[in-house]
Formats: sequence, structure tokens, C-alpha cells
Amino acid sequence: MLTKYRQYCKLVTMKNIKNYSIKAVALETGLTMFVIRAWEKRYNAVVPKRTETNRRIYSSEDVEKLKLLYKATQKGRSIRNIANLSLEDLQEIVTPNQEDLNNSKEPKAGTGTNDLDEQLNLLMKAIEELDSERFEKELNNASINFSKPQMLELIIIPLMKRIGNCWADGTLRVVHEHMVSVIVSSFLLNLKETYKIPNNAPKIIFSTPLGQLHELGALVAGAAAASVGWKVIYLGKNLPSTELIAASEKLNVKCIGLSLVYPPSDPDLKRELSKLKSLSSKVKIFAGGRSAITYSDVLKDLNAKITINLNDFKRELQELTYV
Amino acid sequence: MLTKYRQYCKLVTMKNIKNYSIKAVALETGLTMFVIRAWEKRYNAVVPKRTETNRRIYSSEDVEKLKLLYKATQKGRSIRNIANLSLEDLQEIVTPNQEDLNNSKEPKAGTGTNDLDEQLNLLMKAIEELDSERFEKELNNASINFSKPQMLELIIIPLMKRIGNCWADGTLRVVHEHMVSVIVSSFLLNLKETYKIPNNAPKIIFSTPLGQLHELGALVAGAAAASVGWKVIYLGKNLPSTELIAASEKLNVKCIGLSLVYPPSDPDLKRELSKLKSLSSKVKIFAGGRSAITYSDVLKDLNAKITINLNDFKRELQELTYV
DNA sequence: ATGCTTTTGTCTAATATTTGTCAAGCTTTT
DNA sequence: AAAAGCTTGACAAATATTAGACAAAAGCAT
Repeated sequence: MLTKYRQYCKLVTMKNIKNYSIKAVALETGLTMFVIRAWEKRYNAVVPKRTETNRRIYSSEDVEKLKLLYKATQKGRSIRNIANLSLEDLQEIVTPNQEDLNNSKEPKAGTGTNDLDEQLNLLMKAIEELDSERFEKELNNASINFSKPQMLELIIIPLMKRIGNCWADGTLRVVHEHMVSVIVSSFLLNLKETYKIPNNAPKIIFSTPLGQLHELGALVAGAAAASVGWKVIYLGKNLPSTELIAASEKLNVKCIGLSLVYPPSDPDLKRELSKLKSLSSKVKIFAGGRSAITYSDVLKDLNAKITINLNDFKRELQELTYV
Repeated sequence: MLTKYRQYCKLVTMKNIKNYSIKAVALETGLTMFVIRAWEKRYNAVVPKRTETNRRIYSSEDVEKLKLLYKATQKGRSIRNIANLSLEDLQEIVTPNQEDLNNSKEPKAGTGTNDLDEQLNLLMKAIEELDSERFEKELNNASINFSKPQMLELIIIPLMKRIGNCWADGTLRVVHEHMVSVIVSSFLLNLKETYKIPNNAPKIIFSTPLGQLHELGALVAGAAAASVGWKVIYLGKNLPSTELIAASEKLNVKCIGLSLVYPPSDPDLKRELSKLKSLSSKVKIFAGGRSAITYSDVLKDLNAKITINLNDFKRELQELTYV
């Protein structure tokens, strides 16, 4: 029993991080530096950390994965299809294991399908089954087939629409949205990071006001803002107006983006929103989300702009950039 | 008087063969004195003691480390990346050894407490200034220097304690916690992913109940659970009990982890918690967080376990793994 | 099979960082 | 006074970074 536990631990325990440079990785794995970089650029096969000066730093796990990928490609697999399999899956490809045969019939994530609808269906299915692991995998998978702006346009936004609908008709519950929210927010945060934002870029805060518990809209808008070169500060959902005001003053932001989804026409929320009047008039407020319209009276008072369409929003931000 | 002290030093030097001058080290290791000094200046690779008059005094351990560093660089590793590794790690780079089981080392002495405090101060400062970009950067930076378990133990948890205190005494506001929450959750999610969790691992859900808006505790506990081999499903904060029940049934989880921070002794929350009675008795509930104690009556009803200490929690999970 | 497209490894150019080396000017040791 | 050590700052060679180009190989539809 104890031994079993120890073995189990061994499996789980992480190796020490040993900070390989790309050269060291090349020597260790036998791959050329070109290939390592190409695999990263094209398929995110292994995405190492970076130093402050942008040098790649690989962990021993990264090295392990690259070794396995190399072996797998030498076995005839094409890198595109195996680039984001897990270590276990790769291990199994490289040293096929009898007892896992029944396993391989499971719906494997990472089977690259080009069909967009299919991709979305897979994602929705993972959500319905609350399978966060698979959801994440599928999301990653999608992100190698699509460029970043495409990911937003073709995957994330349609997905959110579907979720919104399912939520309205009761197919999905609050848990589902929570699960998606956690993962997508992490995903979008990573996405955001990959844009190179100049230091003097204008800043915009995204959040949802007190009582608004749906943050996906704000996250997507944040990613969109980052894609047109704004410095995005995302402050989560359910943020009191007083806090929002404090933050916008502290950070000296140019804009605030609010997502209003549910409930519509809530008097409490109206009161909460009207508190934003004490914001400096220099700060432009954008409101989006499917219920934004129902607050148009308060929003008009705040001189806020209601923007439902993401492309319109991007355009407006671009116009504001140099004002 | 000074002369006398110098004589004393000389005596010690002569007696103790463990003390090397830089020249001796150069001869012994094969490195030039320039390189030895450069490594010290640039990366603190080996920081020797000094005499009263500022001469370097190396110990045999220092010499050992320099030898290892030299060999490692000749193997293609770049000094920048390995300068701060421990002797053990270096040994392993130089003579790769399959059996590195003694890996789960306690916090290494290699990084002085000063260093750590400094790191934490930087992070706290970024938080105070709401500088999410810098906060993220510093976090990443830290994760290069520390292994993943160390990151939890030495950075994230101490950081959370500090934040908790600052929050209590009013130094930090809600926005600050929101900002940290968004970034740390993404970070911990990534961390979680890097553990190799076997497919048949027991599952545990983490969340905070309705009305509980502080999720950092749940996130950290989730990362801890992943580190001992559990499959973690993180469902965000503020989740109604009915949802929690639905999810735990759907996913067939073994445990649920709840974080209770603020407010303490809330009657609404007590009512909410007591709804969990309808959970299958097979599902074990863990409760943590600084207010967990104030709900002990309801929790006892649920047969829940209150765990404040993270290591205790890990241990309990480990015991449950094979039950 | 034949032609077309995609995938994949390789490589170049322009730019930036890392790293070993050393000189200058000062202090300590011999 | 000569020799050796110290710090600071500089320099060039080695290494990395990105973007984009190219051709061989593989896959696919006729």
C-alpha cells in the first residue's frame, strides 16, 4: 500500500526545473534549434518561458516532451498532429503499451478537424460534460489551426453565443459557465500577452459591475482591445463602482469597458452604474453585452457608448488611440 | 591591533585548507580569474567570503560548484541559466543520473531569505500600484528561479498571507484582490496543467460557496491537490450549492474543497452550506480559509473536515487517494 | 500516375543579448 | 617597488531573436 503510494508519487512528482537554453535543448534532444523554434511557432508544441530579455528557457519537462516528439516523428507521425498531445499520449505512441489499447478508443482530443462547426461541437460537448481537461485540450487544439484574431472571431465568440443560448434555454447551468469562465479567462489572458503592446499605449480597464456575474464578454472585449494595441487591465467580474473609480484614477486610464449581460434592467445595477458619474469626464466608458441596451438611460447619463459589435468596438478604440 | 587580527587570519588560513584564494581556485578549476569574477558579478554564481581587506576567500564547496559550472558550460549549458542551481542539480547535469528520486527537496538554502523577501516585496509593490503587467512579469520571473512546488510554498502562499493582512488592515482594496485573483488563477491553472495526472486519478472539485468572493485560497488548494496527484476541477468562486451538487454528481468526484474567507459566521452562508446535506455521503468535503472555523457547526453536520494547514491537507488527500 | 496544395525542415538577414576577455585606476600584500 | 587583487566599464565574438523565404516530402483530388 505504502509502496504503491510511493510509486504513485513518483509518477506525479515533478522533476526539478533546470533552465535549459535552446542550445542545450538542441544538444540534449538531437533536434536543431531551427526545428525547435519552428515547432513552437507553428504548433505551440513546446512553449518555453522567457527571460526578461526574451531568451527561451526550457524546463526539463519541455525537454522531455521534445524528445518524445522527436521519437514520434521518427516513427512516422506528423508533427502537426501530435504537437499538443500530452506527455502520456506521446509516451504511448513512442512505446506502445498493450494495456492501453482500450484507452485509445476514447475520443482523443487533438484530432485536428478543420471543420469549424465540428470544432465548436466538440467544445460544447466538453462543456456539457463538465470535462474541463478536454475543453482545455480542444481549445488549445483550435488555437493551432487558427490565428489569434481568428480564434476570437471564429471560436471564442461563437462559443459564447452558443453558451449564452444554452444558458437561456436551460441546457447549461451555472457550473458550466463557471467552468468555461475559468478556463477561457486563462486562455484569453495568455492570448493577450502575446501581443506586443508599446509602453506608451493607452490603457483600458475591463470589468463587470457589481451584480454582473458573467465575465466572458469583458474578457473577449479585453482580448480585442489588446489586439488593436491597447494596454488592457482586466479586473474580473462583480466590481463595485467605487473600486472601478479608484482603479481608473490610480492607473490613469483612457477608457473603461463594462460588460452587462444579466439581469437586464436591474434597478440596483442602475444605481451602481450611476455612481460612475463621479469619474473624470476624460475617461470614456464603453458598455457591451446583451443587456447593455436595457441600461441605455443610465449609460447616456454617463456619456457612455454602447457597443455590441466587436469590430465596431475595435474601430472606435483605434480612433481613440491617438486622440 | 589590526596586525594582530591579520596574523590571526593568516593562522586560520594556513590551518584550514578549505580556504582558497581566487588564484588557487583558478588553477584548481581551470577557469580564468576573469571568468570567476564575471560569473560572480553578473549572476552571483559563487559569492565567496571576503577578508577584512576585501580579498575573496573560497570554500571547497565554492570550488566544487565552480568546477561543476565549468563542466556544465562545456556541455553547452549557458552560465546565465545554471548559475543559481544547487550543487545537486549541477551534479545531475554533469553526470546525468536516472534515479533522481531525492528531488522533493525542502526549500533550498541556495536562495537567501533576503532574495525571497525581495521577490515578495516586488510583487506586493506591483499589486499596490495595480500594475498587472509588472505583477505578471515578476511572477514569471520568480517561476524561473523556483521549481513549481517551491513557487507555491515560497511565493504564492506567503504572498496571499500578505495580501490577506493588507486587506484586513485596509492597505489594499477590492480592486487589488481582483487583479491578483485574475492573474494568479491563470498562473495556477497553468501550474496545475504541468503535473502528470494519471487518467484514473481521484477527482476533487474546488470552489467557494455563494457569497464567498475570495477565490485565491481555493486556487492554491487546487494547485496543492494537483501536486499530490488529484485531478482538479476548479469551478470558480461564488457557486450555489445546487450547482456544486450537480457538478459533483455529474463528475463523480471523491472530494469537494471549499474556501471560506469572508464574511465569517454569515447566516445566509450557513443556510447555503447546509444544502450540501443532500450530497452523496461518499463525497468528502474539505473546508479551509480563515473563516472556516466560524462555520464549524454547519460543517460538522456535513461531516466536513476543516483544514487550515496546506500540508495537512495534502497529507489527508494522499491518505484518501487509494481508499 | 499527374498536378496541386500543404506540411515540414532548413536557412538568411537584420537585430539584440550573452559572455569571455581585458584595460585603467585604485588598494593590499609581498 | 613589484606583484597581485579589487571594481568599473568597455569590447568583440558567440549566441539568440524574429520574420520571412525556399524546396523537398507528403497528402490529396483528379
